[in-house]
Amino acid sequence: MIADDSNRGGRATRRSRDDVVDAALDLLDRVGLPDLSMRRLADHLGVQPSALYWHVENKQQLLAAVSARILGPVSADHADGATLDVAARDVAVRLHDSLLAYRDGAEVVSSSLALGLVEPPAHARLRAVALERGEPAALADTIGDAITHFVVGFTFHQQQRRSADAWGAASGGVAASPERIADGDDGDDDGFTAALDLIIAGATTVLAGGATQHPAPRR
Amino acid sequence: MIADDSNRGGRATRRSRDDVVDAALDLLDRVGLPDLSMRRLADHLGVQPSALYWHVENKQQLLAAVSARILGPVSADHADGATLDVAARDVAVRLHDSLLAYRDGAEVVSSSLALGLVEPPAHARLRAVALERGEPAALADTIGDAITHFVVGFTFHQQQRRSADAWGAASGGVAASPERIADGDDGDDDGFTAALDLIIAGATTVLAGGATQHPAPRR
DNA sequence: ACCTGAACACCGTTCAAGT
DNA sequence: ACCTGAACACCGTTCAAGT
Repeated sequence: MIADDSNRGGRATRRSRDDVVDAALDLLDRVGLPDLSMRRLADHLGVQPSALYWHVENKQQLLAAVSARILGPVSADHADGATLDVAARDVAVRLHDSLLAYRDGAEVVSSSLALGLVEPPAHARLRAVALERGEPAALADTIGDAITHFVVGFTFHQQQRRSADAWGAASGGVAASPERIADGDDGDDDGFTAALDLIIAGATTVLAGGATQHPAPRR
Repeated sequence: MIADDSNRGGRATRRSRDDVVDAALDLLDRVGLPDLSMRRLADHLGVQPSALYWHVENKQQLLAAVSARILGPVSADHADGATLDVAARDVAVRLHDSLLAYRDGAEVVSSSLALGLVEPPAHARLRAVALERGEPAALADTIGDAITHFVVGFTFHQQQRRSADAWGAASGGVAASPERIADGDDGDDDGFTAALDLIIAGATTVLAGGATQHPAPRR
Protein backbone atom coordinates (compact mmCIF):
# COMPACT_ATOMS: atom_id res chain seq x y z
CA MET A 1 0.00 0.00 0.00
CA ILE A 2 2.77 2.43 0.91
CA ALA A 3 5.02 3.67 -1.87
CA ASP A 4 8.13 1.48 -1.53
CA ASP A 5 10.08 2.67 -4.55
CA SER A 6 12.60 4.60 -2.44
CA ASN A 7 14.77 2.73 0.06
CA ARG A 8 13.32 3.88 3.37
CA GLY A 9 14.05 1.76 6.42
CA GLY A 10 14.55 -1.73 5.13
CA ARG A 11 14.45 -4.16 2.19
CA ALA A 12 12.28 -4.28 -0.90
CA THR A 13 14.51 -2.08 -3.05
CA ARG A 14 16.13 -3.22 -6.21
CA ARG A 15 19.79 -4.14 -6.13
CA SER A 16 22.65 -3.00 -8.30
CA ARG A 17 25.74 -4.96 -9.22
CA ASP A 18 27.69 -2.97 -6.66
CA ASP A 19 25.23 -3.96 -3.95
CA VAL A 20 25.86 -7.60 -4.78
CA VAL A 21 29.61 -7.15 -4.56
CA ASP A 22 29.23 -5.23 -1.28
CA ALA A 23 27.15 -8.03 0.16
CA ALA A 24 29.67 -10.62 -1.02
CA LEU A 25 32.53 -8.79 0.70
CA ASP A 26 30.48 -8.49 3.85
CA LEU A 27 29.53 -12.16 3.83
CA LEU A 28 33.11 -13.19 3.03
CA ASP A 29 34.33 -11.42 6.13
CA ARG A 30 31.59 -13.01 8.26
CA VAL A 31 31.71 -16.65 7.12
CA GLY A 32 34.90 -17.14 5.09
CA LEU A 33 35.39 -18.30 1.51
CA PRO A 34 34.36 -21.96 1.96
CA ASP A 35 30.94 -20.86 3.19
CA LEU A 36 30.47 -18.06 0.70
CA SER A 37 27.98 -19.72 -1.62
CA MET A 38 25.72 -18.07 -4.15
CA ARG A 39 22.76 -19.39 -2.17
CA ARG A 40 23.92 -17.90 1.11
CA LEU A 41 24.69 -14.66 -0.65
CA ALA A 42 21.19 -14.60 -2.09
CA ASP A 43 19.78 -15.15 1.40
CA HIS A 44 21.97 -12.36 2.72
CA LEU A 45 20.45 -10.06 0.10
CA GLY A 46 16.89 -11.27 0.60
CA VAL A 47 16.66 -12.60 -2.92
CA GLN A 48 16.37 -15.89 -4.82
CA PRO A 49 19.70 -17.44 -5.91
CA SER A 50 18.78 -17.08 -9.55
CA ALA A 51 18.42 -13.32 -9.13
CA LEU A 52 22.17 -12.99 -8.66
CA TYR A 53 22.75 -14.07 -12.22
CA TRP A 54 21.12 -10.97 -13.50
CA HIS A 55 23.83 -8.87 -11.81
CA VAL A 56 26.82 -11.11 -12.25
CA GLU A 57 27.84 -13.61 -14.93
CA ASN A 58 28.96 -16.35 -12.53
CA LYS A 59 30.66 -16.96 -9.21
CA GLN A 60 34.21 -16.56 -10.52
CA GLN A 61 33.43 -13.15 -11.97
CA LEU A 62 31.80 -12.14 -8.71
CA LEU A 63 34.92 -13.18 -6.82
CA ALA A 64 37.00 -11.22 -9.31
CA ALA A 65 34.97 -8.11 -8.51
CA VAL A 66 35.45 -8.85 -4.81
CA SER A 67 39.19 -9.18 -5.43
CA ALA A 68 39.33 -5.87 -7.23
CA ARG A 69 37.66 -4.22 -4.22
CA ILE A 70 40.11 -5.86 -1.81
CA LEU A 71 43.00 -4.62 -3.94
CA GLY A 72 41.68 -1.08 -4.19
CA PRO A 73 43.93 0.49 -1.53
CA VAL A 74 47.07 -0.93 -3.14
CA SER A 75 47.02 1.48 -6.05
CA ALA A 76 45.59 4.50 -4.22
CA ASP A 77 47.25 7.94 -3.95
CA HIS A 78 50.60 8.01 -5.70
CA ALA A 79 52.83 11.04 -4.96
CA ASP A 80 55.92 9.00 -5.73
CA GLY A 81 59.32 10.23 -6.76
CA ALA A 82 60.78 7.12 -5.13
CA THR A 83 63.23 4.70 -6.68
CA LEU A 84 61.90 1.41 -8.06
CA ASP A 85 63.06 -0.69 -5.13
CA VAL A 86 61.58 1.69 -2.57
CA ALA A 87 58.28 1.81 -4.45
CA ALA A 88 58.35 -1.99 -4.63
CA ARG A 89 58.64 -2.34 -0.87
CA ASP A 90 55.83 0.15 -0.39
CA VAL A 91 53.51 -1.64 -2.76
CA ALA A 92 54.34 -4.99 -1.16
CA VAL A 93 53.42 -3.73 2.29
CA ARG A 94 50.18 -2.21 1.03
CA LEU A 95 49.30 -5.42 -0.74
CA HIS A 96 49.97 -7.43 2.39
CA ASP A 97 47.78 -5.11 4.47
CA SER A 98 44.98 -5.13 1.93
CA LEU A 99 44.88 -8.92 1.77
CA LEU A 100 44.79 -9.16 5.54
CA ALA A 101 41.91 -6.70 5.75
CA TYR A 102 39.34 -9.33 4.75
CA ARG A 103 38.88 -12.91 5.85
CA ASP A 104 40.44 -15.26 3.28
CA GLY A 105 41.40 -12.20 1.24
CA ALA A 106 44.63 -13.75 -0.02
CA GLU A 107 42.91 -16.92 -1.21
CA VAL A 108 40.25 -15.00 -3.11
CA VAL A 109 42.82 -12.76 -4.76
CA SER A 110 45.18 -15.66 -5.47
CA SER A 111 42.69 -17.44 -7.67
CA SER A 112 41.37 -14.31 -9.40
CA LEU A 113 44.97 -13.45 -10.19
CA ALA A 114 45.75 -16.92 -11.51
CA LEU A 115 42.65 -16.87 -13.68
CA GLY A 116 43.68 -13.50 -15.03
CA LEU A 117 40.45 -11.87 -13.89
CA VAL A 118 42.16 -9.00 -12.02
CA GLU A 119 45.07 -6.78 -12.96
CA PRO A 120 48.27 -7.66 -11.09
CA PRO A 121 48.15 -5.08 -8.30
CA ALA A 122 51.77 -3.90 -8.37
CA HIS A 123 52.41 -3.46 -12.06
CA ALA A 124 50.77 -0.14 -12.89
CA ARG A 125 52.47 1.69 -10.05
CA LEU A 126 55.89 0.17 -10.69
CA ARG A 127 55.69 0.87 -14.40
CA ALA A 128 54.90 4.49 -13.69
CA VAL A 129 57.90 4.75 -11.41
CA ALA A 130 60.11 3.04 -13.98
CA LEU A 131 58.98 5.53 -16.58
CA GLU A 132 59.83 8.50 -14.34
CA ARG A 133 63.26 7.08 -13.65
CA GLY A 134 64.15 5.92 -17.16
CA GLU A 135 64.18 2.30 -16.06
CA PRO A 136 62.85 -0.36 -18.48
CA ALA A 137 59.19 -1.35 -18.05
CA ALA A 138 60.18 -5.02 -18.25
CA LEU A 139 62.19 -4.62 -15.08
CA ALA A 140 59.19 -3.09 -13.32
CA ASP A 141 57.12 -6.10 -14.39
CA THR A 142 59.75 -8.53 -13.16
CA ILE A 143 59.86 -6.89 -9.76
CA GLY A 144 56.08 -6.72 -9.74
CA ASP A 145 55.81 -10.45 -10.44
CA ALA A 146 58.28 -11.42 -7.74
CA ILE A 147 56.57 -9.18 -5.19
CA THR A 148 53.01 -10.09 -6.04
CA HIS A 149 53.39 -13.86 -6.11
CA PHE A 150 55.46 -13.89 -2.96
CA VAL A 151 53.15 -11.61 -0.98
CA VAL A 152 49.95 -13.33 -2.05
CA GLY A 153 51.35 -16.81 -1.38
CA PHE A 154 52.81 -15.92 1.95
CA THR A 155 49.68 -14.12 3.10
CA PHE A 156 47.48 -17.00 1.98
CA HIS A 157 49.50 -19.33 4.20
CA GLN A 158 49.51 -16.82 7.04
CA GLN A 159 45.77 -16.28 6.89
CA GLN A 160 45.03 -20.00 6.88
CA ARG A 161 47.22 -20.50 9.90
CA ARG A 162 45.50 -17.68 11.73
CA SER A 163 42.01 -18.99 11.20
CA ALA A 164 43.20 -22.55 11.87
CA ASP A 165 44.47 -21.88 15.34
CA ALA A 166 41.79 -19.30 16.00
CA TRP A 167 39.29 -22.13 15.74
CA GLY A 168 41.21 -24.51 17.96
CA ALA A 169 44.07 -26.19 16.03
CA ALA A 170 42.87 -29.79 16.68
CA SER A 171 44.23 -32.55 14.45
CA GLY A 172 46.20 -33.46 11.35
CA GLY A 173 48.89 -31.89 9.23
CA VAL A 174 52.35 -30.52 9.72
CA ALA A 175 51.06 -28.33 12.56
CA ALA A 176 52.13 -24.89 13.75
CA SER A 177 53.61 -24.63 17.22
CA PRO A 178 50.94 -23.22 19.54
CA GLU A 179 52.64 -20.01 20.68
CA ARG A 180 51.80 -16.33 20.94
CA ILE A 181 48.70 -15.92 18.83
CA ALA A 182 47.35 -13.31 21.14
CA ASP A 183 47.96 -9.82 19.85
CA GLY A 184 47.84 -9.86 16.06
CA ASP A 185 51.63 -9.84 16.29
CA ASP A 186 52.07 -13.50 15.41
CA GLY A 187 55.69 -14.46 14.97
CA ASP A 188 55.57 -14.97 11.21
CA ASP A 189 55.45 -11.27 10.41
CA ASP A 190 59.20 -11.61 10.92
CA GLY A 191 59.30 -14.23 8.20
CA PHE A 192 57.39 -11.94 5.89
CA THR A 193 59.70 -9.00 6.48
CA ALA A 194 62.84 -11.10 6.09
CA ALA A 195 61.79 -12.60 2.77
CA LEU A 196 60.53 -9.27 1.50
CA ASP A 197 63.88 -7.69 2.43
CA LEU A 198 65.59 -10.42 0.42
CA ILE A 199 63.54 -9.70 -2.68
CA ILE A 200 64.02 -5.95 -2.35
CA ALA A 201 67.75 -6.55 -1.97
CA GLY A 202 67.55 -8.37 -5.28
CA ALA A 203 65.80 -5.41 -6.87
CA THR A 204 68.37 -2.99 -5.47
CA THR A 205 71.24 -5.11 -6.74
CA VAL A 206 69.75 -5.43 -10.20
CA LEU A 207 69.03 -1.68 -10.33
CA ALA A 208 72.67 -1.05 -9.50
CA GLY A 209 73.52 -3.08 -12.58
CA GLY A 210 74.59 -6.23 -10.78
CA ALA A 211 74.31 -9.95 -11.41
CA THR A 212 71.17 -10.12 -13.54
CA GLN A 213 70.07 -8.57 -16.79
CA HIS A 214 66.40 -7.84 -17.42
CA PRO A 215 64.44 -10.10 -19.81
CA ALA A 216 66.13 -9.48 -23.18
CA PRO A 217 63.97 -11.73 -25.41
CA ARG A 218 66.27 -14.28 -27.04
CA ARG A 219 66.42 -14.60 -30.84
CA MET B 1 33.77 -69.25 -8.03
CA ILE B 2 37.34 -68.57 -9.12
CA ALA B 3 39.80 -67.44 -6.45
CA ASP B 4 39.96 -63.67 -6.94
CA ASP B 5 42.23 -62.79 -4.03
CA SER B 6 45.21 -62.06 -6.30
CA ASN B 7 44.95 -59.29 -8.89
CA ARG B 8 44.88 -61.22 -12.14
CA GLY B 9 43.72 -59.42 -15.27
CA GLY B 10 41.34 -56.74 -14.12
CA ARG B 11 39.30 -55.26 -11.26
CA ALA B 12 37.79 -56.87 -8.19
CA THR B 13 40.87 -56.53 -5.98
CA ARG B 14 40.97 -54.54 -2.81
CA ARG B 15 42.51 -51.11 -2.88
CA SER B 16 45.16 -49.56 -0.67
CA ARG B 17 45.52 -45.91 0.25
CA ASP B 18 48.32 -45.61 -2.28
CA ASP B 19 46.05 -46.92 -5.01
CA VAL B 20 43.58 -44.18 -4.19
CA VAL B 21 46.26 -41.50 -4.38
CA ASP B 22 47.55 -42.98 -7.65
CA ALA B 23 44.08 -42.88 -9.12
CA ALA B 24 43.58 -39.31 -7.93
CA LEU B 25 46.80 -38.18 -9.62
CA ASP B 26 45.79 -39.97 -12.78
CA LEU B 27 42.34 -38.43 -12.77
CA LEU B 28 43.73 -34.99 -11.96
CA ASP B 29 45.88 -35.12 -15.05
CA ARG B 30 42.95 -36.28 -17.19
CA VAL B 31 40.17 -33.93 -16.07
CA GLY B 32 41.75 -31.14 -14.02
CA LEU B 33 41.11 -30.03 -10.45
CA PRO B 34 37.61 -28.56 -10.91
CA ASP B 35 36.36 -31.93 -12.16
CA LEU B 36 38.26 -34.05 -9.67
CA SER B 37 35.39 -34.97 -7.38
CA MET B 38 35.27 -37.78 -4.85
CA ARG B 39 32.42 -39.29 -6.84
CA ARG B 40 34.31 -39.28 -10.14
CA LEU B 41 37.33 -40.68 -8.36
CA ALA B 42 35.21 -43.48 -6.94
CA ASP B 43 33.92 -44.24 -10.43
CA HIS B 44 37.47 -44.26 -11.73
CA LEU B 45 38.33 -46.87 -9.12
CA GLY B 46 35.18 -48.92 -9.64
CA VAL B 47 33.96 -48.28 -6.14
CA GLN B 48 31.18 -46.48 -4.26
CA PRO B 49 32.03 -42.91 -3.15
CA SER B 50 31.72 -43.87 0.50
CA ALA B 51 34.45 -46.49 0.08
CA LEU B 52 37.03 -43.73 -0.35
CA TYR B 53 36.51 -42.62 3.21
CA TRP B 54 37.93 -45.85 4.51
CA HIS B 55 41.26 -45.00 2.84
CA VAL B 56 41.36 -41.25 3.29
CA GLU B 57 40.01 -38.90 5.97
CA ASN B 58 38.57 -36.34 3.56
CA LYS B 59 39.17 -34.61 0.26
CA GLN B 60 41.67 -32.08 1.60
CA GLN B 61 43.87 -34.80 3.04
CA LEU B 62 43.67 -36.69 -0.21
CA LEU B 63 44.81 -33.60 -2.10
CA ALA B 64 47.61 -33.18 0.42
CA ALA B 65 48.79 -36.71 -0.40
CA VAL B 66 48.53 -35.86 -4.08
CA SER B 67 50.58 -32.71 -3.45
CA ALA B 68 53.27 -34.68 -1.64
CA ARG B 69 53.54 -36.98 -4.65
CA ILE B 70 53.78 -34.06 -7.05
CA LEU B 71 56.52 -32.56 -4.91
CA GLY B 72 58.49 -35.81 -4.64
CA PRO B 73 61.12 -35.01 -7.30
CA VAL B 74 61.97 -31.67 -5.68
CA SER B 75 63.81 -33.21 -2.76
CA ALA B 76 65.28 -36.21 -4.60
CA ASP B 77 69.02 -37.04 -4.86
CA HIS B 78 71.16 -34.47 -3.09
CA ALA B 79 74.91 -34.59 -3.80
CA ASP B 80 75.22 -30.92 -3.02
CA GLY B 81 78.30 -29.02 -1.98
CA ALA B 82 76.77 -25.94 -3.61
CA THR B 83 76.37 -22.50 -2.06
CA LEU B 84 72.97 -21.49 -0.70
CA ASP B 85 72.07 -19.27 -3.62
CA VAL B 86 73.01 -21.91 -6.18
CA ALA B 87 71.04 -24.58 -4.33
CA ALA B 88 68.12 -22.17 -4.14
CA ARG B 89 68.04 -21.72 -7.90
CA ASP B 90 68.26 -25.46 -8.40
CA VAL B 91 65.39 -26.17 -6.03
CA ALA B 92 63.28 -23.43 -7.65
CA VAL B 93 63.73 -24.93 -11.10
CA ARG B 94 62.91 -28.42 -9.85
CA LEU B 95 59.83 -27.12 -8.09
CA HIS B 96 58.67 -25.35 -11.22
CA ASP B 97 59.16 -28.51 -13.30
CA SER B 98 57.38 -30.69 -10.78
CA LEU B 99 54.36 -28.42 -10.64
CA LEU B 100 54.13 -28.33 -14.41
CA ALA B 101 54.28 -32.11 -14.62
CA TYR B 102 50.60 -32.49 -13.63
CA ARG B 103 47.52 -30.63 -14.75
CA ASP B 104 46.64 -27.95 -12.17
CA GLY B 105 49.62 -29.11 -10.13
CA ALA B 106 50.40 -25.62 -8.85
CA GLU B 107 46.84 -25.00 -7.68
CA VAL B 108 46.68 -28.27 -5.78
CA VAL B 109 50.03 -27.65 -4.11
CA SER B 110 49.20 -24.01 -3.40
CA SER B 111 46.26 -24.87 -1.20
CA SER B 112 47.90 -27.83 0.52
CA LEU B 113 50.81 -25.56 1.33
CA ALA B 114 48.57 -22.80 2.64
CA LEU B 115 46.66 -25.25 4.81
CA GLY B 116 49.94 -26.55 6.19
CA LEU B 117 49.22 -30.09 5.01
CA VAL B 118 52.52 -30.53 3.16
CA GLU B 119 56.09 -29.64 4.11
CA PRO B 120 57.39 -26.57 2.26
CA PRO B 121 59.34 -28.25 -0.54
CA ALA B 122 62.52 -26.17 -0.44
CA HIS B 123 63.24 -25.92 3.25
CA ALA B 124 64.84 -29.29 4.08
CA ARG B 125 67.34 -29.07 1.25
CA LEU B 126 68.26 -25.45 1.90
CA ARG B 127 68.68 -26.05 5.62
CA ALA B 128 71.03 -28.91 4.91
CA VAL B 129 73.10 -26.70 2.64
CA ALA B 130 73.11 -23.93 5.22
CA LEU B 131 74.35 -26.37 7.85
CA GLU B 132 77.23 -27.53 5.60
CA ARG B 133 78.24 -23.95 4.94
CA GLY B 134 77.87 -22.55 8.42
CA GLU B 135 75.04 -20.29 7.32
CA PRO B 136 72.12 -19.68 9.71
CA ALA B 137 69.07 -21.93 9.27
CA ALA B 138 66.79 -18.88 9.47
CA LEU B 139 68.39 -17.54 6.31
CA ALA B 140 67.73 -20.83 4.55
CA ASP B 141 64.08 -20.60 5.58
CA THR B 142 63.81 -17.02 4.37
CA ILE B 143 65.19 -17.95 0.98
CA GLY B 144 62.95 -21.03 0.93
CA ASP B 145 59.87 -18.92 1.63
CA ALA B 146 60.67 -16.38 -1.05
CA ILE B 147 61.38 -19.10 -3.62
CA THR B 148 58.43 -21.33 -2.78
CA HIS B 149 55.72 -18.69 -2.72
CA PHE B 150 56.99 -17.04 -5.87
CA VAL B 151 57.36 -20.27 -7.85
CA VAL B 152 54.01 -21.70 -6.79
CA GLY B 153 52.16 -18.46 -7.46
CA PHE B 154 53.79 -17.85 -10.80
CA THR B 155 53.26 -21.42 -11.95
CA PHE B 156 49.63 -21.35 -10.85
CA HIS B 157 49.06 -18.34 -13.06
CA GLN B 158 51.05 -19.87 -15.90
CA GLN B 159 49.14 -23.14 -15.76
CA GLN B 160 45.76 -21.41 -15.76
CA ARG B 161 46.74 -19.37 -18.78
CA ARG B 162 47.91 -22.46 -20.61
CA SER B 163 44.71 -24.41 -20.09
CA ALA B 164 42.65 -21.27 -20.74
CA ASP B 165 43.98 -20.69 -24.23
CA ALA B 166 44.35 -24.39 -24.88
CA TRP B 167 40.58 -24.59 -24.61
CA GLY B 168 39.93 -21.63 -26.89
CA ALA B 169 40.34 -18.34 -24.97
CA ALA B 170 36.80 -17.06 -25.65
CA SER B 171 35.48 -14.21 -23.49
CA GLY B 172 35.94 -12.11 -20.38
CA GLY B 173 38.80 -11.03 -18.18
CA VAL B 174 42.03 -9.16 -18.63
CA ALA B 175 42.95 -11.55 -21.46
CA ALA B 176 46.29 -12.87 -22.68
CA SER B 177 47.41 -11.87 -26.15
CA PRO B 178 46.93 -14.87 -28.43
CA GLU B 179 50.50 -15.52 -29.59
CA ARG B 180 52.91 -18.45 -29.76
CA ILE B 181 51.31 -21.17 -27.63
CA ALA B 182 52.53 -23.87 -29.93
CA ASP B 183 55.65 -25.55 -28.61
CA GLY B 184 55.54 -25.55 -24.83
CA ASP B 185 57.87 -22.60 -25.09
CA ASP B 186 55.28 -19.99 -24.20
CA GLY B 187 56.78 -16.57 -23.80
CA ASP B 188 56.28 -16.29 -20.04
CA ASP B 189 59.10 -18.66 -19.22
CA ASP B 190 61.16 -15.51 -19.70
CA GLY B 191 59.16 -13.81 -16.99
CA PHE B 192 59.76 -16.73 -14.70
CA THR B 193 63.50 -16.74 -15.27
CA ALA B 194 63.81 -12.97 -14.88
CA ALA B 195 61.97 -12.86 -11.56
CA LEU B 196 63.80 -15.93 -10.28
CA ASP B 197 67.10 -14.28 -11.19
CA LEU B 198 66.02 -11.25 -9.19
CA ILE B 199 65.29 -13.31 -6.09
CA ILE B 200 68.53 -15.25 -6.41
CA ALA B 201 70.39 -11.96 -6.79
CA GLY B 202 68.83 -10.98 -3.47
CA ALA B 203 70.05 -14.20 -1.88
CA THR B 204 73.55 -13.69 -3.26
CA THR B 205 73.67 -10.12 -2.01
CA VAL B 206 72.48 -11.10 1.46
CA LEU B 207 74.97 -13.98 1.59
CA ALA B 208 77.74 -11.54 0.76
CA GLY B 209 76.68 -9.60 3.85
CA GLY B 210 74.88 -6.80 2.05
CA ALA B 211 71.78 -4.69 2.67
CA THR B 212 69.69 -7.02 4.78
CA GLN B 213 70.26 -8.88 8.01
CA HIS B 214 68.58 -12.24 8.61
CA PRO B 215 65.55 -12.35 10.96
CA ALA B 216 67.06 -11.32 14.33
CA PRO B 217 63.94 -11.51 16.56
CA ARG B 218 63.35 -8.04 18.00
CA ARG B 219 63.06 -7.49 21.78
C1' DA C 1 14.80 -3.91 -15.70
C1' DC C 2 14.80 -6.98 -12.10
C1' DC C 3 13.23 -10.97 -9.89
C1' DT C 4 10.64 -15.68 -8.70
C1' DG C 5 9.91 -20.74 -9.02
C1' DA C 6 11.21 -24.75 -10.38
C1' DA C 7 14.20 -27.66 -12.11
C1' DC C 8 18.93 -30.02 -13.69
C1' DA C 9 22.94 -32.06 -12.68
C1' DC C 10 25.74 -32.31 -9.51
C1' DC C 11 28.62 -32.05 -4.68
C1' DG C 12 31.30 -34.02 0.22
C1' DT C 13 30.41 -36.82 4.00
C1' DT C 14 28.21 -40.15 7.38
C1' DC C 15 26.73 -44.40 8.83
C1' DA C 16 24.42 -48.70 9.34
C1' DA C 17 24.91 -52.91 7.23
C1' DG C 18 27.08 -56.45 4.59
C1' DT C 19 31.19 -59.93 3.48
C1' DA D 1 39.56 -55.16 6.68
C1' DC D 2 37.18 -53.27 3.06
C1' DC D 3 33.08 -52.04 0.81
C1' DT D 4 27.79 -51.13 -0.43
C1' DG D 5 23.35 -48.57 -0.14
C1' DA D 6 21.01 -45.06 1.21
C1' DA D 7 20.57 -40.92 2.98
C1' DC D 8 21.63 -35.75 4.59
C1' DA D 9 22.51 -31.34 3.62
C1' DC D 10 24.07 -28.97 0.47
C1' DC D 11 26.09 -26.85 -4.34
C1' DG D 12 26.26 -23.52 -9.23
C1' DT D 13 23.54 -22.49 -13.03
C1' DT D 14 19.58 -22.14 -16.44
C1' DC D 15 15.34 -20.65 -17.93
C1' DA D 16 10.54 -19.79 -18.46
C1' DA D 17 7.54 -16.79 -16.39
C1' DG D 18 6.05 -12.92 -13.76
C1' DT D 19 5.86 -7.55 -12.62
